[in-house]
Amino acid sequence: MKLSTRGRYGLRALLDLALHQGEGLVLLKDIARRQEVSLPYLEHLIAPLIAAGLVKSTRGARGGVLLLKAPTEIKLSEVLELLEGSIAPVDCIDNPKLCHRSEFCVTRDVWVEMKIAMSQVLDSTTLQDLVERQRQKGQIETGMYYI
Amino acid sequence: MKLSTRGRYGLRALLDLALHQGEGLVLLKDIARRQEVSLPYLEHLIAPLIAAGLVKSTRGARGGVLLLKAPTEIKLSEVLELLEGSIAPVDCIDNPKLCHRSEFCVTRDVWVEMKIAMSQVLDSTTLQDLVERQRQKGQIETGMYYI
DNA sequence: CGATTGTTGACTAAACTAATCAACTTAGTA
DNA sequence: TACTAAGTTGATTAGTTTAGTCAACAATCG
Repeated sequence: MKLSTRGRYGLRALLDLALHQGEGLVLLKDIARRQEVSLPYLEHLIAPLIAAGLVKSTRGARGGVLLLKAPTEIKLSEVLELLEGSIAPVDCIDNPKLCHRSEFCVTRDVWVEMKIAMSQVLDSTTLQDLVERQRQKGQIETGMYYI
Repeated sequence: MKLSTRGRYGLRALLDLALHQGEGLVLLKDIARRQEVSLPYLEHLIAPLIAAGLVKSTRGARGGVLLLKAPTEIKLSEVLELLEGSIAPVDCIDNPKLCHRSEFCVTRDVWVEMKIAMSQVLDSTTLQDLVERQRQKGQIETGMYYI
């Protein structure tokens, strides 16, 4: 039941981007540096967010990325779905036909409850919430380094 | 964020065992057949449950396994912890020192909330609850086959 | 034109999953 | 006592997934 680096790094990258809203285009290179992720890898992480219209990218010199959708309108459930796929702990939740036991399987019911519990957290938290929490905690915004 | 077969098959095996409580020793071979898991694999799945004292095993002819702990006393959180390890979606929750960002990382706070949400489900459900739900749904108990 | 920046797809090493297999131990029974 | 039935343990393995890297490409700005 572990999140992969896609979900972890991807959400951090998006938060980083949100924290730099209003500063014009943000370089992936800078996000990569601040979030300590390699640039080539970050490019892959950000791709589904661009495809989904959360992020807008501009190529070429003076290019970069910026948030297209308001942070208040971005639910973490949406972000995680894009980055990791369904958060259902087992596939038979989204697709009961995968297992002929689905109909009478009570362990499946438990996994459904778990998915609902996770969704409640992720549906009720927006990127804006994370921005505010981060600003409260201070730190990080400047992109300064901690060793 | 997927559960592995260890958690899925293992919990199903334990539930199967609970459903056959009071019938004396249960053969792993029978559990394997009913749950459609290979016997050699099931042996590995059940091992941590034996080591933890939830299940008692008896070797040799007329051997088998039985529940040592009452189903009312077995929380799913305990079972899952044994089968899958911590349900924390990221390692830095159980061990903040793994990442130097832990202290001021607000995405980590989200993962903490997710872990709490999952734990609430798993802490509040016992094996006995599953036994009762399964008996209500009928089916399966006889070990009969469905094709 | 050329430097910069994002895009895409191919590729890869390492780790993990989901097993299988074989040798072993233990317990009952003929 | 020998045999068989059962669970135990450790080695091994094929396949998949993860977590990237690399290279070729496309677009934009000056």
